[in-house]
Amino acid sequence: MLDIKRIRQETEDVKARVAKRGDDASVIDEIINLDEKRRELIQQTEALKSKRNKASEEIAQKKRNKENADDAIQAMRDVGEEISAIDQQLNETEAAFKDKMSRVANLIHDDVPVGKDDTENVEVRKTGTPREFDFDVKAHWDILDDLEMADFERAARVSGARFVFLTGEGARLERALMNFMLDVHGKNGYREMMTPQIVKSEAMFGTGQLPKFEEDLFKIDGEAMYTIPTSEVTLTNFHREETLSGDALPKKFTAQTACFRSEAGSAGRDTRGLIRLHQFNKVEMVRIEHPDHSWGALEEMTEHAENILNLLEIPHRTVLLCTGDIGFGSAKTYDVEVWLPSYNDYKEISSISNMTDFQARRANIKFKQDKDAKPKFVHTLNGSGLAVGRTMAAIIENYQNEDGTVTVPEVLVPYLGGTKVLKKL
RNA sequence: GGAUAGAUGGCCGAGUGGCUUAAGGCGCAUGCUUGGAAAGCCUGUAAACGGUUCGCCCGUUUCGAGGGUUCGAAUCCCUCUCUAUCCGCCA
Repeated sequence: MLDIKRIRQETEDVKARVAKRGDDASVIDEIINLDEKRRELIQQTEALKSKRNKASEEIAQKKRNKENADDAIQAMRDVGEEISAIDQQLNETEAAFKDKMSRVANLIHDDVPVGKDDTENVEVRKTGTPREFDFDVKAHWDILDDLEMADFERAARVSGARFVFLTGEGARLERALMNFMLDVHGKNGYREMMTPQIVKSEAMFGTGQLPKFEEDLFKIDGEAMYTIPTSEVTLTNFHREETLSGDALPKKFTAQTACFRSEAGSAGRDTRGLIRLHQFNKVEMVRIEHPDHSWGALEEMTEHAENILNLLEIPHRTVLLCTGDIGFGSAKTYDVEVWLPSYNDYKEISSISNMTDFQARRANIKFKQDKDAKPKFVHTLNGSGLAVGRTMAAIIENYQNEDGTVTVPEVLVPYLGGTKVLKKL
């Protein structure tokens, strides 16, 4: 949610930033109009209410003195009706205003490059060199199948397309990765959390999935509840409706949860393997920051995400998303992309965003710098650290051997009980 | 799922239609007192929205949420949510 005061005062700048994303800026004019109407109605109804309050006091006074107040009561009857008529108009105007407001994306930061889609993202760093294979590389889904580490066919029978059973060494590797990632983030000061994976619609509104992106979510039938598409939702909403003390900031959280995505509109893309599923595990990082420190925090979090791939020794690069590819609630986003030999390309494995005060306004998360300070909205940031399934795919493809086995990255060996090579058991 | 009791300011807690601009207490802050402190006393103590000659000013709203009755609702009525306890079920 944007700040209406900023829309009023810097209308042209706001419109320019909306247009830069490729969104229709005329919605800002509609918002301004609704805001003016709304304020006019507020003034009308408040003037009448003020009058009513004064009259009520006089009526009370007369009653106490046992005087007749019938005339005053009669006079107020019409005022009451007038108030409810204006209030009804006001409610309608305010509902329209809020609906429009809640569908405007966050204002992009000046650093964000202008571009139409992901082909115009800007590479900022590249780490490691893709390995030269002297044999034919296999895609991770073939290796998973050969080593009996995953079963897509049976998953399709049980749950449908885009689900997977991880089996044997596959399940163990997934668990090892989650533990490894949580341990690394824990050492970096992120508090480990286990969160709900089903939430109320208010929480989804708070982080910006609702009302605009309902089709991307799975909804619980008959309930106003949804499965989370990322633990960003639960971790960010953890402090919803709260005013934190300034010295409690920053709050740093990490959690592993399942993530559920309907993947509406992605038919035909990444149809094989672990890349695009309806359900996958992800380790997430979320930070609640003082507004003065959020940009530095974004850089730090991006390094924390990259750090996992550095430790796993997998080639990767970091790109700055352009205006055409950046998410709804974000002001600036880095994607970390991992090298996948089967794609012969880098593939997104983490997305790290500074949402500025956009989610804080929706979820009403504030802080007070000190006791007497006025409450202000915090900044929220989130980033994957990392998508576990995609990390497994990257390990399997980058560490595959000619004999069909997979070497375990050194840092993971302790997490796999000493197993150094994954093979068919 | 069933039954009962609740939901009031940072916290505790009073309040069954106008004398509550929410009593009282705790906590917190300023000051007085003191060599300093404790105790005591004084004063103050929310948020959102709107207006604004922008002043520490004015107005409106907020007693779980939403409707309703009324000239007027923390208070009466309806619906819902949540919490606690007990029963049932269950990992």
